[in-house]
Amino acid sequence: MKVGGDSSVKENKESCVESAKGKAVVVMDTPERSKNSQITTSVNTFEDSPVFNFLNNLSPIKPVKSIHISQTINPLSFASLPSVFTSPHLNSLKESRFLRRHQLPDPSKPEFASDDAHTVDTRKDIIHANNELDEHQANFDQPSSVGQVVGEAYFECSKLVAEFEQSFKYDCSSPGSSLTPSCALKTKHMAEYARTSSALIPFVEEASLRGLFGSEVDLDGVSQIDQNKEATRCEWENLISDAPDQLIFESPNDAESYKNSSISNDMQHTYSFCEADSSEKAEEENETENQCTQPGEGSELKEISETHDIISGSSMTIPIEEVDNEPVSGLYRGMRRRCLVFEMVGSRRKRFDENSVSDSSAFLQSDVNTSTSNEKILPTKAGNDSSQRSLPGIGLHLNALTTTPKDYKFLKHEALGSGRLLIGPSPNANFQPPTSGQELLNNSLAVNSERETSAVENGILAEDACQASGYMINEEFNQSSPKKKRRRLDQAGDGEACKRCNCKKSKCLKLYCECFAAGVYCVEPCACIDCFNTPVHEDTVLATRKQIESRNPLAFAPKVIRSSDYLSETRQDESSKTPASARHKRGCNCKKSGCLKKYCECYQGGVGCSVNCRCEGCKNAFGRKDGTEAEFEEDETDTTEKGLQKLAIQNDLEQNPDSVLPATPLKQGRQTIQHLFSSKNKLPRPSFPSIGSSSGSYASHGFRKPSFFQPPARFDKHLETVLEDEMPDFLQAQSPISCIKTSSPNSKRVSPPHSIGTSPSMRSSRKLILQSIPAFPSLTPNN
DNA sequence: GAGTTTGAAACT
DNA sequence: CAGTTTCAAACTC
Repeated sequence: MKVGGDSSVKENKESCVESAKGKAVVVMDTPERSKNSQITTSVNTFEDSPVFNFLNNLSPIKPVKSIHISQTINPLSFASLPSVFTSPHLNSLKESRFLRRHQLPDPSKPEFASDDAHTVDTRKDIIHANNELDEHQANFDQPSSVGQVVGEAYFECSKLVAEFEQSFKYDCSSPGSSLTPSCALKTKHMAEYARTSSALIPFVEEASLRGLFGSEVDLDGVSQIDQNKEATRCEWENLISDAPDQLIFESPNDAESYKNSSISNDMQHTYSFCEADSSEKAEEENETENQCTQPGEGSELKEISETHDIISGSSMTIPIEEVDNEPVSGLYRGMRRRCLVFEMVGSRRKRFDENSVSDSSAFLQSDVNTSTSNEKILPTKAGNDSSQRSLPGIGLHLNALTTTPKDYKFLKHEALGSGRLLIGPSPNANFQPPTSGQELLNNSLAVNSERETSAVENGILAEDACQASGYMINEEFNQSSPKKKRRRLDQAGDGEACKRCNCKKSKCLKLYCECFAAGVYCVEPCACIDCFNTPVHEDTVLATRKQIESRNPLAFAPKVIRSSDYLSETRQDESSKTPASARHKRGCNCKKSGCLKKYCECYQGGVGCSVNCRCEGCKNAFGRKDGTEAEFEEDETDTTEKGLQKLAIQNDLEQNPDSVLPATPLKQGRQTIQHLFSSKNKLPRPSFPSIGSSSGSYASHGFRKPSFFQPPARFDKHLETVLEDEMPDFLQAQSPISCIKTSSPNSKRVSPPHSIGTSPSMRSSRKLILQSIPAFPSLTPNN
């Protein structure tokens, strides 16, 4: 008994400590606590008592606890708790706390599969532990402060647990309701605790408190509970508030998905605690592995939150788009490596970045122009993409992964010159002058995704994640011959993610250059001559980009626009169908290839030819211009830039005329283009596509479906860019809801993805980004 | 690896 | 807007 009890006690203690820590933050200053602190102080005197020693012996934690308790009790102590727990163990606990919470919330985990069960068990454990404690104390016959402390700790723990449990329940139900029940539970809990403790040890536990405070003890306990409740509530509210936001951003479908995911109450908790870096890392890693299919897990939530942040940022930033004018932003915009973009999203997650995040978001947006905004907007929709979910990690993830690793490599190889590495990774990086690619890299790496770095460091390149990874690897190996590399890469499916060029005359400053066109700096693998598409020549690159954009705002926009269906569905069908949803903005002009070779951009993009195409003898396997694949044409018209623009305009006018405009204030495009949206959307893309859109889309969409990708190597890129309905994106950007509506034709596509909820955070973020990317330029006139 | 084909991009 | 040129990828051998 004792042994078992001890173990249980330890666990409880740990949980208590953790919970206490968690609470500490929230509860800090309650007067009651101050009282407790006093008590605890007195208790501390007992530390030297044999009982205390015994307890200490029982579990290493105890010593800490004693401290902890005092601290816990004392509001101030709470704050200081962390410092107090010098022992690694404590630290671990501390860290684990977040993790645990994450985990707890995580429905996926078997442990918490059933919250109720878990809660019940927990309670039992707690009670049991308390009893055991009491017993121990009783045995010693010495009412020790320690015992009290322990008891309190347990008590708090139990409270916390109860709260947690309740909170979980509540999460499911409603916050408001939760309050009462939680109180009842707590009360109950306390009562039980009091009973056991008081009966056995008058002094110990509450008894001590009572002795000191008399009747107040109960009150205190209650108050504490209340406080706890409040704290919980606060978290809850926060969560809720966040959740709604997320939900809002996302399409209704997403919301549903979110609910589903959240159904496991844990999610919220997870969400709330997502902040913990370590936990995030772990989760992210898991996510990568697990991928999106999983119901929204903590990670997803995190991502969602991030997305949310991004979105919000985007919304904020959207107006900022003008910033594009800034050379820097523009440069980065164009120059960022695709993969990096995603990372940015990930980086945003980290609160560190928060500052940067907002900035970054704005930054990105600015850089990306509308694209960023679009991304943000898109996310709502994008998040929905089921497909993305399915691919969860792949899309953005891949990009990120690929980029990072590459970056590493690149760094090694090239000095700065090949800014590819870093250019774009993180918004922060963007802000920072790309001068030192390494720095950018570092930042990006650090900020971006721990996972990536971790993955890289660990050498873990998830296959899933990566096609890209394989891709990169291939690249590295293949460096000798760029062409071959390209091919391999393309074959891998990630053509764009890791583009390489072989430019000889264009200096990589024209759209001929794939890297430049993708908004990425040339990297080592490139065999280009006289390359100016490097961080070193940022100014030149930026200027060139602007020039090109001035000519054609959509020049850097994704060529292929994808419908949401595509994503979510996965049209498992075959590659042929999948493309249907997506279309090439301008359409191809093939005359000899029959649209059956990569010469054809449509084919390359894995999309069917559309009305916009002027191809001759179209035999596009993804859909012929003539409409062989019915899906296309309808969509096609829409998907085409013109069509998209029209749709967007119509939608905007109908639904959110106002929103649209504000949402996409773009620089050039806007000015030139009457319809700001389209232009904006398009404009931003340039950066996006390169950034992550492409990768993200891949992952989400096509990549998953091997069938698709197989045919067109670039397809990935296009997909990425295409992602979802362009129109909707724009609209969405302005207002999530509107977005959905606007996308109406594709609405179903959009909604399903709720990827955010279901898909891991990364995915969601990715999705969003991707979507945003796709946000087509379509609105803008073809120019 | 070299050469050809192809079609987009750029230019007029 | 159409025609031509330039360019680099895609493709073939």
